[in-house]
Amino acid sequence: MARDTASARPPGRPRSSVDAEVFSATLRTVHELGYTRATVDRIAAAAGVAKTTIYRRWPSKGALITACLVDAFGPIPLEGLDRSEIMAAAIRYGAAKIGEPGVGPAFAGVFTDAMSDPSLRHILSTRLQDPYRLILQEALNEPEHRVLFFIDVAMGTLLHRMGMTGEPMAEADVDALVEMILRVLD
Amino acid sequence: MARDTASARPPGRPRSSVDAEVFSATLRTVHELGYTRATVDRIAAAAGVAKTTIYRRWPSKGALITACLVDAFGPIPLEGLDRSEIMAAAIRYGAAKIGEPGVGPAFAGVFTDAMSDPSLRHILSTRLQDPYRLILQEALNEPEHRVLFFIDVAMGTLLHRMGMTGEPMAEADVDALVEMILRVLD
DNA sequence: TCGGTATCGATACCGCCGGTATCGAAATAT
DNA sequence: ATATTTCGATACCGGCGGTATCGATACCGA
Repeated sequence: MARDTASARPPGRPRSSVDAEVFSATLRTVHELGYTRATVDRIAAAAGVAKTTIYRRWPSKGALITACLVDAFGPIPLEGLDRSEIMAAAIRYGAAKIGEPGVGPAFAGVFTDAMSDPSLRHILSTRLQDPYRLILQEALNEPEHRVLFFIDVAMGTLLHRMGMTGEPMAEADVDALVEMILRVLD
Repeated sequence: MARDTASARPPGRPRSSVDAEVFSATLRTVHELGYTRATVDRIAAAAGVAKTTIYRRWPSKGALITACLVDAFGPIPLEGLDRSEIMAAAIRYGAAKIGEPGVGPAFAGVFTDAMSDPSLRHILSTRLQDPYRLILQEALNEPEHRVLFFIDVAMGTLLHRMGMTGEPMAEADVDALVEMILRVLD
């Protein structure tokens, strides 16, 4: 048979498993200092890792933050829910994640960079948004453009509130957001 | 009577009226290069002005961009409209402004900086958001927290779309946004 | 046991950016 | 003419994203 080139471990010293440490240090640093002052040097120091190690794994600060967000959000638990419950759970899940320390500023920061950096925008769109878009398309049996609209409304609203007030949206307003979107969904 | 200290012209060389030139150059530069690469040096050069002149009038890059946005948005025309029309006109006005060259990236950029800079957040909230909030509170006869919620939804959605796609929201989706909010308003 | 290979931390470096300081020239009021 | 203030120009500082280099280290295969 042909050799299994994909699973063959490459030669040389293997990478140490510090991704989780780096992600944790990234959110911690962004939470404490904000996106701009969370420099790669500081993140590396907080993770107990050299800056070169970070740049060996992620091509830019924006890509690092995006990967960190993908790791932070993770999969949505949506088992055994009907249409309305799925939508409501997804929105509340997003609200809770954005409220976690550092996630909001990290999101907004990578967002700004993406607005004038097509390559970063591509990473952000495909790595972070698309997985949720596809899951919701399937779970809700809705066309792509409608799911994209719902994501814009939910995430945009939550991020705008955090940008203006510096704090995550209060529960009562999240309830209103859920109710508003559910009224359009059905 | 007490002298009119406010209207008395101060001594010395008066300021040259270059604010409009600076604002125009700011949006032009942000549109061409994005928020991060739109440096104060480049903006000053594009406006035909020295960098020191800019820092004499605005305390930071974020404050400059915010002032530029306040100037770009300006007053909403809302005369002779009923409740639903006022809300719809305000949303479409925001969508149109965010679609103008440079406005979207400038907004997102100052947004990111504001998320971890309380003083800039205060400027952004009071100078840009509050005027519209007050006008809408009066025109719609709605409490503050509801108007703030509507602003979060409308502006957040429009900005999120632009951040993910790099382009302003299409007209059909703006229609859907208006319809969704109107359904909650009444 | 011994090369080959790739990652590791440490360090130095580059270009650029936000912001400040300084200076002589120019513009106003008195 | 003098006082006052802004103007453009220039130089400067600290810090940041990103790159290059280097010896040390960890794994693999022979």
